[in-house]
Amino acid sequence: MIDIKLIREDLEEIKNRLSKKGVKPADVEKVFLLDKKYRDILQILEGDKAEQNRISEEISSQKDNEERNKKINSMQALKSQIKESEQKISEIEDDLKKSLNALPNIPAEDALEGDSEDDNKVIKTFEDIPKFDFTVCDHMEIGERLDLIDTKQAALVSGARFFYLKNEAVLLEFALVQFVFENLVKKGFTPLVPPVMIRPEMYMRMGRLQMDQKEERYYMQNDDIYLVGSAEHTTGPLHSDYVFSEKDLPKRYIAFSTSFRREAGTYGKDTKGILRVHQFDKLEMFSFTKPEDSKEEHKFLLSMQENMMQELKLPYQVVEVCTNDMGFTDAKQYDVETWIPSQEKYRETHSCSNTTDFQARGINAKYKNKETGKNELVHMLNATGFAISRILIAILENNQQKDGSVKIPQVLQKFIGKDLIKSKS
RNA sequence: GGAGAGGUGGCUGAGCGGUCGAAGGCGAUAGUCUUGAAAACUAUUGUACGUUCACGCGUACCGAGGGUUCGAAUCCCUCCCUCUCCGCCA
Repeated sequence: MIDIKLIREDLEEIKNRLSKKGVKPADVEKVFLLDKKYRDILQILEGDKAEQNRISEEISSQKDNEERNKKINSMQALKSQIKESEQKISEIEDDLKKSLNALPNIPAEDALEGDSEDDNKVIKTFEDIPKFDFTVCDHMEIGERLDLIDTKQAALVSGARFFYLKNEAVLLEFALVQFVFENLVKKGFTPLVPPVMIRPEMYMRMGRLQMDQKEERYYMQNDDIYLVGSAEHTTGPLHSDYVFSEKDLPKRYIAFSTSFRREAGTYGKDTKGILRVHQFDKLEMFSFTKPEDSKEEHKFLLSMQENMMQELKLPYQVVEVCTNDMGFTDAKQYDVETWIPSQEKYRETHSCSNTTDFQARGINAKYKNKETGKNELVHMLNATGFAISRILIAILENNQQKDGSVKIPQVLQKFIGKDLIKSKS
């Protein structure tokens, strides 16, 4: 949730900045007007309540019965007046909350401006695109040939966009998990396995149920609970209604969980293989920082992503995501895209987001500022470690050999005990 | 799933219709004392919102949301959570 005070203080500025994220000025204006109305009524209501409290106190000390009853009777009018104001204010408050909640995070001053994906900017490229002196196979051809991935049976069992991982693919998954934990725990990240289900209220507070995001979530009606789309969603609330000590910041987590996505509205898109699936495992970095440190932290998380990609020797590029293509909660976002030989394209495999105080305000995550003595909102950042299914695609395709085998990245070999995935027959 | 007991400030724990934002204790912070420390003593010690140039003032918060009442931490209803026993289960 964005800070209502910003809208109150400089409506035009916020209108302008949010428009870069595709927000209509009228939607911001609406919040402004509702807030004004809300405060007007609040003042009347609180005045009446103060009066009520005063008279109530008088009643309690009034010994004379007649006087007492007279006072009690005189309260009736005030009482109904208060009730009326309360009704009015709760309606406005609901409306205000809803309208404010629907606004995405304000893009950072230095965020790249743009209207769509096409305006995203490649800011770095690493490692040459591999050259093959044979016809490359896509990950499904490789996966089926080496008995690593089965989507056909998964479709019968669970439906489209599900998969079985088998044999070395499974070992690769756990090698990747080991690899990430080994690297990041050394750097001070706290390992975490969070819940994969989340209550609607907390999901809303994380800014992950707003607008069209809701369509992307699996919801279990019987239990009024959602399946998470990322470990991020339940890692943030680990510190909801929490006050950090300044010395504990930055607090960094490396979380592992399964992610669930409905992929609504993507029919016909990436239908082959395991690029776009309903269920996949993912490692996710998450940081809580002091406000003044979040920019640096954002770069740090990106550098962690790059480090690990470089260790796997996968060709990638870093993209700065433009304002209108950013996530709802993001003030600034980078994506890491990995080269997919069969598509002759870089495809998004990671994202790295600074949500500033947007999510922190929602879940009420603060820290004690020693200088001011006040509790102030922290900044929260999230970044993909590896989205396993997608990085598996990249490994299988980029490391494929002429003889049909696949080379296991060197840093993962020790976890699997071999360097090559060969045909079983 | 069945039966019962509970949720109060950083923690512990009283309060069970008005004088309660809430006793007492612990902890924390500052000061006195001390060569220093401990002990002792003294003081301070929640959050949010509104309002004010500011000192301040007001409102709300005792798991959450409703209700009764002139007045609710206290009474009633719904929900959430924790604990104990039984059942089930990895």
